[in-house]
Amino acid sequence: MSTEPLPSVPAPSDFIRDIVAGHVAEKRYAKIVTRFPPEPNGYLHIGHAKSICLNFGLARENNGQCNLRFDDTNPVKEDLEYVESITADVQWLIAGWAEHCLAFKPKGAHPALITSNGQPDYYLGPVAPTALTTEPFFASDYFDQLYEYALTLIRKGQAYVCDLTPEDTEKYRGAPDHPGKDSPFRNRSVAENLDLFQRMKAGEFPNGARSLRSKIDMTSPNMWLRDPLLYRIRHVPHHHAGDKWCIYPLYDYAHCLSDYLEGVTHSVCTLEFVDHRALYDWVLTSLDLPRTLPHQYEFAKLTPGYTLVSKRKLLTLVNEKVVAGWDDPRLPTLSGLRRRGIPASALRRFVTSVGVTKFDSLTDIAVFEHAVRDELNQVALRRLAVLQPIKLILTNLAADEMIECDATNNPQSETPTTRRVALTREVFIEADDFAEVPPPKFFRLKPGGEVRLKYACIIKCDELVKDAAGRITEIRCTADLTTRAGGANVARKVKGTLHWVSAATCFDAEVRLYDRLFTVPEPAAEEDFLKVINPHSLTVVTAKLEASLAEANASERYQFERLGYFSLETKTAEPGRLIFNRTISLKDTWAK
RNA sequence: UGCCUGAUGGUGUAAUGGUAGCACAGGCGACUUUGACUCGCCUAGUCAUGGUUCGAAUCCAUGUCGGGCAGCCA
Repeated sequence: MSTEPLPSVPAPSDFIRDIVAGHVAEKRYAKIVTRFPPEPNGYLHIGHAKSICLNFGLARENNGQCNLRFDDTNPVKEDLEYVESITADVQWLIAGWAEHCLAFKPKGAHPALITSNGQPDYYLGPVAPTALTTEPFFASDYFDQLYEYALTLIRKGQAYVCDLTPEDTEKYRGAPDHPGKDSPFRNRSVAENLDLFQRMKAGEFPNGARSLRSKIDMTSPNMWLRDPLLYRIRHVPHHHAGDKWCIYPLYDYAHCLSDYLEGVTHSVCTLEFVDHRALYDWVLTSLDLPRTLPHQYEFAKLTPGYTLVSKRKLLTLVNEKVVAGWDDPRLPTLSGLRRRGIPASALRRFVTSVGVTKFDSLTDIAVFEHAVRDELNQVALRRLAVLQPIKLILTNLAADEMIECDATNNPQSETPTTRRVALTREVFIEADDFAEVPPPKFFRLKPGGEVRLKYACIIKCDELVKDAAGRITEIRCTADLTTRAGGANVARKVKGTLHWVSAATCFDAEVRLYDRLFTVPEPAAEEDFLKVINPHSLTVVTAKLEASLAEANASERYQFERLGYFSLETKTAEPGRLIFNRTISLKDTWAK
């Protein structure tokens, strides 16, 4: 498949790239290191694509690296299924573009204790490029080091074991508009804290009985500085770390340190973490770490119209069987988009085109559709297919006559190639392309009218054959063979050109037509998003396809002329029975 | 009555004290053996009020409106 989009895309520019460029100019870091840190508790979606392209783009444009790291600190919500799908989706999205920046680590590797700037320091060190013996990074691989760091914090008097119940912890925290108050356990001795924390780790206490808390400021106007929890007790096995642990670190504690361990320089996340940045910095600076610290930068996440980007809501759609699974082609999941036939390059172009800012916006889905059409227009093979067939007889052709016509495979190609399509007495055209009583400016086929059958010749509609109910069963026309390519009257112009297939050589195949899943631009703002589902998001038809499509292959993209872009469905197709998914329709300015 | 953060055409995004530009969408037209593509033209914007300045989208003040923050989720 194609890799780089044909026209060279100008290097994107945004406030984060500007910050990094400044750091590069002043040589602040030896190498720019970013990371994409999903929690393996759901499938990646189009919103993640923006983050992936930003993080990998930063690495790519600065000869740096980007780590795929699973933020797997909450085993009760996570699953191996998700680490596998996420890994595959990331690799698909960056293939041919930034795969050389994707850093994996040797399988099973953990950070080792080394000496940095004369101080003991855990550091994962330079990572190997992707190979058979490598794997993504996992925050859970740092649990030992994180535990050691927690001990350090306790010894420095900056963390304590708290016996408050979850409910009381919440009460003591106060609210945004009034301060919290100190936990009665806040001033335990270092020795007692050390003892209790070690016993937490040893499994002596039940879930929720105690927690390890940072000692910051219960009156801070920033809620995240009111002694946030560092560790909680969870007697559950972990999908990656096994059953070694019954205490698990929380995001704010694990994330900054994971960044540090991996040598991340720029930790880019979305706007809801702005308030957490103070905590990110507090953990890192409290530990007196010897190496350069990572910094967090925030941008607005992507919210495309007419769809949903929330793992929780997407999960609901899957569980409620509104869609057929995480990779349903109607979903904005990366696996759904891929199955639908969206090229990764189009996705990259789209997320790049919307920019990176700190403004919460609703992105017009038309921008996405434009990127997809633009990309597909370059690469798609043109084919003839009829979705809603109606029979048309060329009365001046003999029943066994077969006229070979040259059809262009891709007019966008610099050196277009052709294939043969057969014109026969009996053909199918699109039912929409004929109107007995045409609306104004209708330049398709009508009684007495003329159109060109693409790649063939001009035909004239002579008469209609109807059934008892008055429905048209057959359109009878005369073909003017002198208007064929090479004929005396090729140059003759008619207003309309139709796609068609020969009834003698075409074959039937299932075609799945997808439309937007929701009827409103912002389903997430709805009280109940299940009530604004588009009932027509999937239409299945049996189409008539030109013979050459029998050799269609899954890596190719097709344009069924005048209809849209299609690709082969691989997941649910049975051998010998082709199914096509419509990726997207062609733009239609003839709005009825 | 807290803290953080933001506001530029319909949508998204540039302009970093010096001509408000680009893309998408929309409209009109040209071209067309895809009502696609391509091309041309057009519509339409600096949240408000003050201030600083020769000059403000940009700096300052105040206000308005929006988003986020009270998980032992990330």
